[in-house]
Amino acid sequence: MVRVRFAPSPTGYLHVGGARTALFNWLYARHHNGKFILRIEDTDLERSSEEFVKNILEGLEWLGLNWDEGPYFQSKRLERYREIANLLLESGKAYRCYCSPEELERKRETALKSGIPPKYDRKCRNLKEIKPQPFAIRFKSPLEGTIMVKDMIRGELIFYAEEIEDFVILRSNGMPTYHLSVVVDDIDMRITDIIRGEDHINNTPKQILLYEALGKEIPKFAHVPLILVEDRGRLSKRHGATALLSYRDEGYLPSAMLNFLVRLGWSHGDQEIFGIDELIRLFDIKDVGKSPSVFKIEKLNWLNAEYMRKKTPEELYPLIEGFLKKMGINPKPEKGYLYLLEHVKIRAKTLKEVAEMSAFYFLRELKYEEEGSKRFFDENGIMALKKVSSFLETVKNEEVDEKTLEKGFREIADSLGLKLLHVAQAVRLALTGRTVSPGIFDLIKSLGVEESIRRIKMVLEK
RNA sequence: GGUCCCAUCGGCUAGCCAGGUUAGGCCACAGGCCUCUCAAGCCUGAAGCAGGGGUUCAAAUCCCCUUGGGACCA
Repeated sequence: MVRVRFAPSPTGYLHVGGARTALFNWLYARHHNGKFILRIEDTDLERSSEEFVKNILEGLEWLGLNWDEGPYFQSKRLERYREIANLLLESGKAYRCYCSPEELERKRETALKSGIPPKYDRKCRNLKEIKPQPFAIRFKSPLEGTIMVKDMIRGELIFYAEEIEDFVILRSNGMPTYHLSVVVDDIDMRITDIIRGEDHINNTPKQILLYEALGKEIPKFAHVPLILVEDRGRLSKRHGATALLSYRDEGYLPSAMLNFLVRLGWSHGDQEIFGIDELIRLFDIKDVGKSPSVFKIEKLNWLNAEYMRKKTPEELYPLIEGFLKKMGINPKPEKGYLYLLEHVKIRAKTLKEVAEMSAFYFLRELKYEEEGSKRFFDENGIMALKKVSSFLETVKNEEVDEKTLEKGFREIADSLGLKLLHVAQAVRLALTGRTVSPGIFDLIKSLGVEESIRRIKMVLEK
């Protein structure tokens, strides 16, 4: 049974890189009919916070990455880590180190100055006596030999034991280091496959040594490349736009985000659009690339637009309701509005844009674009509006169809010696306040003839 | 400083493992068609194997070096 985990530290908002790692784990679990486990690595009590935990859970829920177990919290398992550290100590696989942080720091600096890699000198490794001083527990790394990491993405990676220092597993304050807690947890939680960011590659040999020392089976590893921001720098909290939920707030659909994230590093031939069931079926960790990818918003925009277009107005309405409300509008899913959505959705990239582009529907009074007003509410435009208004009166009680409207509009334009453009733009501006909108006849059908006349008259009465 | 990872259009990538392709797709970009505006849609275009050595009849593909980017160790 495949068991994978996503194990974020709640020291920041869930960003797109973390979300993608979670997605790969989740897909791997679902593909293999395994379990996806959520673990919160909050041993750094200083920097961890409840707010970030909530943010992570919310982000995963938004994407629909449901977990089968957890969330487990490392902060609740400290005793367990101490127990294992002591076990290693008693079995002679680890030892007490009495070196003070100051002493170590001094040595490190000297080493750096003379160009030697700063590594613990194993001073306490062979100490026999037990001193009554505070001590850290260090792992007794082998002095020679190689450690092979079998990586499902990168193949076999060889590390030399002599380059691995006797790393601390339990600090003198009783807190475990990352290496210890992660290995203990992965063993206890029976994790079979570890899929994580490539920033952990160098940690892996140390963890393998711990598995061996504890006599446990080594899981399979897969290190996925990092996601970079535009300038090819690292994705971090400093880049505001990397917080996953900011994309929800900007009006992106989780399905589009998922599709976007999975294609950052993973591919399946030339296919671009993947439904979630399809992903579960097709996903193979071996198809994940080795090189880091740059996060560019344009493709996400395109995907989001694609996914929005596929939605019916009825499906779309509840998704944009919230955005309208934030704009101070009291929306209702009226038939006319749903009709409008059908035509607005192909013009927008995000739900938020749909809301902004369709908000005019619910407004009683409009603000008219300045430039457009100057150009289209001129003498000709006002005449056209008058004629359109009277024309609409004649079709008021009829079932309006596009052909009738178009015929009427063209006749008006001809009679005034204007281009249809001028008439249409004047009407568009009167109905929406904007010079850019869905087709003019669709606007009339959406608002209804009566409301259209009212809006035109509001301009004429000014 | 040491160790490790990575390298195909501006971005995401297919092709690489099993050497022979006019190096393909998508986004973005440019031009055109459509057209009441803006989109969408359709057509066309520009654009890439980081560099250098090998191996080979033949290298994006295999090997080595350089360069560049990134990560970790604190």
